[in-house]
Amino acid sequence: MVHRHFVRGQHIWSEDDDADFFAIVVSGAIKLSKVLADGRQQIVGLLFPSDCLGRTFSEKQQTFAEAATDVELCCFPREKFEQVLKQHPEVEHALFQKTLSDLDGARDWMVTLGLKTAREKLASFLVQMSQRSELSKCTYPRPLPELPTFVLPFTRSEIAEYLGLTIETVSRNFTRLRVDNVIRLIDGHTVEVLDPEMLASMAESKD
Amino acid sequence: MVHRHFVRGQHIWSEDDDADFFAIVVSGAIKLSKVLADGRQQIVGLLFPSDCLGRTFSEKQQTFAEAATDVELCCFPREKFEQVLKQHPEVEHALFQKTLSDLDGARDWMVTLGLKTAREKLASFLVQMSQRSELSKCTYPRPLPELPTFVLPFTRSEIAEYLGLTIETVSRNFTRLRVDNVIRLIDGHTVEVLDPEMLASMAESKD
DNA sequence: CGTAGGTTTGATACATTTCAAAGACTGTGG
DNA sequence: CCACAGTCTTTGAAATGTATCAAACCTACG
Repeated sequence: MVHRHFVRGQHIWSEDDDADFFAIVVSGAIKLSKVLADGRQQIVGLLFPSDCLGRTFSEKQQTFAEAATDVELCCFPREKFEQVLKQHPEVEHALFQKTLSDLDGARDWMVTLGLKTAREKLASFLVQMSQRSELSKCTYPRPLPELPTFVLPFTRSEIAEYLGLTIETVSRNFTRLRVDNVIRLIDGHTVEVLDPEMLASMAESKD
Repeated sequence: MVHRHFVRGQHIWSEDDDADFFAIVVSGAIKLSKVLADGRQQIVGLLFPSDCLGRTFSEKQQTFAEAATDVELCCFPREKFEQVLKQHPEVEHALFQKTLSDLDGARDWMVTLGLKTAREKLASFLVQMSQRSELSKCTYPRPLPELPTFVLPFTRSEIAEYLGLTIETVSRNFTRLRVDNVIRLIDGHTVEVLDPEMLASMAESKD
């Protein structure tokens, strides 16, 4: 078990690398993506601290993993980790449960990709990121007096790849949310949610 | 362990039912979908014979399951099945592997939903269905002399819900594939693939 | 034979993409 | 500390693909 660092933009592994480790994210954010032959790219998952990276019992990783920020990982050699899973079914059980919730997350995101408008997609993304950031703040689950504020560790281009949109459309919809006083951009990557209820309702409704 | 039948269109369970069984599909096809408050619906998975239905270790099912054709299931009471999993880690291991491949499938479909055009989406769907049907024919994996032919057990409306399109767009693209001599529609639901290579390339390329 | 559900086709509207350019931010070297 | 280059972001105008609205056409079934 060893700590490893990756800098922003660094490839952690590509689709057919046989990555020889399994890791837990300690800090930073990682993009999981798939690339089509003509270069179009879709981000299929985002990993944050406490998330797991790597496919056990398979040489191929199926996805391309890249550090979206500087990243710190806690890595286990894959074969060792698989032995642990075999010897401790309760660990494999826990990993199985985590995979099931990943599957739920993927299916929820399919809904967003398949039938939501650009504004709904961006709102859904911001809600998701806001929830993530609240979690990581380790406060009591009761609402704080302050408005939710968080840093997006992604460029407009990465957000676009996640939402299945172009960067222009993402930018235009940031502007719309801003002029409608739903969010405030402290800087391009720091978002303050002025109206959380409105944002949440925009994530699921066309009008 | 008991066999159960469902007729086409019958609800197997809805999102917050606490379904008390885990099942293996024996025959037929099942749609897993999610519904938004305003009625928009996205199909997030299709189940065919040998696929598993049901969420272990959770009361909630997270998705809405409906029989797309008449369906025959082999059902296990959920609690009994969970006991089996606890006592036989190798069974849970196998289920875990299946869940991992479901997750891969979901991520592949996210690519289709997120960045493909309508024609690419339909071509991807037909390729997927063609592969499924070849599998179920239990022939040697070598190509048969005949052209791949299969029955789509879905309406245009269901295909549209799966692809994140409208039924009109699905229909227009069926027509395009037909006039381009890539497929032949024997009847509205039986497809003969005249040019499998062209279909496969259309699934991943805009032109 | 007639009806109902599903499918195809057509015309128009609209959202998002594409193409293009201006503006802002970040980091580097003078 | 400022100037500059490079990258990222925003904004604008036009093009395009898909959705929407509407009607005709099948097909299966009673």
